[in-house]
Amino acid sequence: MPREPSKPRAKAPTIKDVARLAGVSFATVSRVVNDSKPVNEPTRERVLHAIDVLNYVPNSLARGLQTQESRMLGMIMPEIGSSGAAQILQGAEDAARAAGFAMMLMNTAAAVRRELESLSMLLERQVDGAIWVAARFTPDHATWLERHRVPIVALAQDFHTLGVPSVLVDNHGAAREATEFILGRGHRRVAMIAADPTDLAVGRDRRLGYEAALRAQGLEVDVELVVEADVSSQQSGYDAMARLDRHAPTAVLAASDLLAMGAMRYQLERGRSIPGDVSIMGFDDLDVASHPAMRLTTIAFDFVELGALATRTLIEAIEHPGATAEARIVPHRLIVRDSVGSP
Amino acid sequence: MPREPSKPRAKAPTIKDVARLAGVSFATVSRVVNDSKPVNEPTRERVLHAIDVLNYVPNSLARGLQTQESRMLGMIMPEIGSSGAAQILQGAEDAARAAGFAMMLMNTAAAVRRELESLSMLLERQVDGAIWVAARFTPDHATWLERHRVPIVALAQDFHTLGVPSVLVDNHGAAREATEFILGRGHRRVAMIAADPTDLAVGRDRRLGYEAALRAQGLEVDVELVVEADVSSQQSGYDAMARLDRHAPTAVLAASDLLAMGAMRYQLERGRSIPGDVSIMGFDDLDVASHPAMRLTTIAFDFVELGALATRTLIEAIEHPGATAEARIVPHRLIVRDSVGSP
DNA sequence: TTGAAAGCGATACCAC
DNA sequence: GTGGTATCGCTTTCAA
Repeated sequence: MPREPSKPRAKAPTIKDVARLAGVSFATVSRVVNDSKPVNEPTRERVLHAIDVLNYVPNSLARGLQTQESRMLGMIMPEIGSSGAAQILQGAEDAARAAGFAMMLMNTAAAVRRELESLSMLLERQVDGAIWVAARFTPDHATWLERHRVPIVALAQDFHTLGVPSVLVDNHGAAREATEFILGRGHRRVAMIAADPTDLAVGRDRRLGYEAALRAQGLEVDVELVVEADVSSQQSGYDAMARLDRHAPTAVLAASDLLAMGAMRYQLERGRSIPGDVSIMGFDDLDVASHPAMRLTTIAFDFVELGALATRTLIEAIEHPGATAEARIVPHRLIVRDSVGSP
Repeated sequence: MPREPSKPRAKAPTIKDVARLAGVSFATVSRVVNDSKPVNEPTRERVLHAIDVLNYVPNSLARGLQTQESRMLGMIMPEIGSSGAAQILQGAEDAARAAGFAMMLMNTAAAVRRELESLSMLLERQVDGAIWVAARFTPDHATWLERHRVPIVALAQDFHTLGVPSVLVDNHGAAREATEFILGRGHRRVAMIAADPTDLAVGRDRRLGYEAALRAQGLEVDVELVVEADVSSQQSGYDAMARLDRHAPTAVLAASDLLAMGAMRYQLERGRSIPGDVSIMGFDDLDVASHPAMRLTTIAFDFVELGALATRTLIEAIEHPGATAEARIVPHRLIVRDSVGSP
């Protein structure tokens, strides 16, 4: 049933068209559409019929203008190409839909400038609130938030002391547990491939958790055993492992599975076996981590739940503007596979 | 700078507030905001200043009501948890933003019912058009499209003969090339782990491409060498390989990298080597395909470009409602690694 | 139970 | 150049 390319898009029918066809006032149509006030059964039938005949779809923009709420939420992410991001999105969109909200997406490519720009685009479009997957918090952010008071929840970073409800995972605890697990296998020279420390969650907290675990065992933190890398690049993990190699760690904790994979590649290419010659552990539990050729021991986070909880938290914040901001933690899980052994 | 939780969200300033503060009519404010008509420099300054003082952000919903365009696009996807989906999204959102559009996302969990429901939600919110990542085309879809004439472009499926502009990859050609590559290594017993044939693109076309290549070499298509599986499940690939095993193919073409990984796992667990004992090839070029432990030979698609092209096509369709629908192909690439060898 | 009318925040046309 | 006003599609009093 090919559409006629010639026929231009017909103007969509409005509430008035429905009213005319049903022979009622358009206020009545509004009532049946929204179930807001009782309407006589015969009248309602006529209206419903007219709606069906005309394929009437209410204009929620016009409704929003009147009600001052758009039933739209915004999601601001520094990157959306990865599967972690995609899962957060999935959880968030699902929860939003369940509550009758639609989700607008903005990718900021991790640029502060674009982040604020996105926030403004969302504001222009009158979203009722936004989820903000932030890596950094700058004075510009503070100013913006101060000037435009929109309900916002932070995802993956803890800004609750700044008045921004936050949904996140316990990076410090997870890193500590990971390190303890490695130490428990008897390792003493445990290196870390860490992330950018200005990234408070993945960068700073995971590193601090690692250090805390070492100290708790009475071990010193050897700065030569900690190198920095780009969490979202496998190659960066490879390079980091290369730098670490001359210090001969018996185990390495990488701040992400991607980094761990890179490190693993470095070792495999040199004919070393894992965990025979060196143990490797990561974070994220990517799909591939379970592959028989990898069997990566790692920490799993429930990204879908993270997104869903962020949405629910945002909706609460929208509905209860007075509430004080708090931080909510989504639990993680240590997944034991075969990439960590004894030294 | 903590936000006061006590202070309720202040009503956002409107164009009238700006006009009052600047001492001009609100029509003039509209002119400076949109650069639509010349405005005296001193007046413009005053308006701009008032905008800044009040933190005025124009209400694009109200604007859309008047102009009959929302500058919002919709994206309907059967699933958004995978990295392929995420990349499509990234490309699409980027292109949309570049053209001044925002993107609304709806995940349908591959249910026709939710698909139509999503389409309606988008329509209610007055999107100017939508990208539809469809797996199936049912009579319900046809009816819907017929009743609600919104600009739509199909992604990943070819519906251009139905009047729906389509952006896709050449699945038939890709599968054919993949199969030819395998045959070129000397294989004669090439199995295929195919996808659901009602999925026209991934299911049907890839299988047909595989068969075409065999026939072109004068080989018969052995139905026992073709099994069906769920493209997005590694386990399903594992199970499919198990079923295939007793027919002892020397090579297997899987309809996705995920399936290929599952098949690989099956073989590795039995102590077989790849490509020593059996060759395996996939589609998608997932991140992991390049991992040293995998080195999967596969077909790569540019998902980001696919998303971007879909957006550009949609915007064209919005701007030129008369144009006839066509299909646009995003090229693929065969990536040779080490998982395919000689029998 | 139903209708008339005001108003949400903006654009655009018509005067001046 | 600038101001006044009708209008977009809808919700929501206020009367009837």
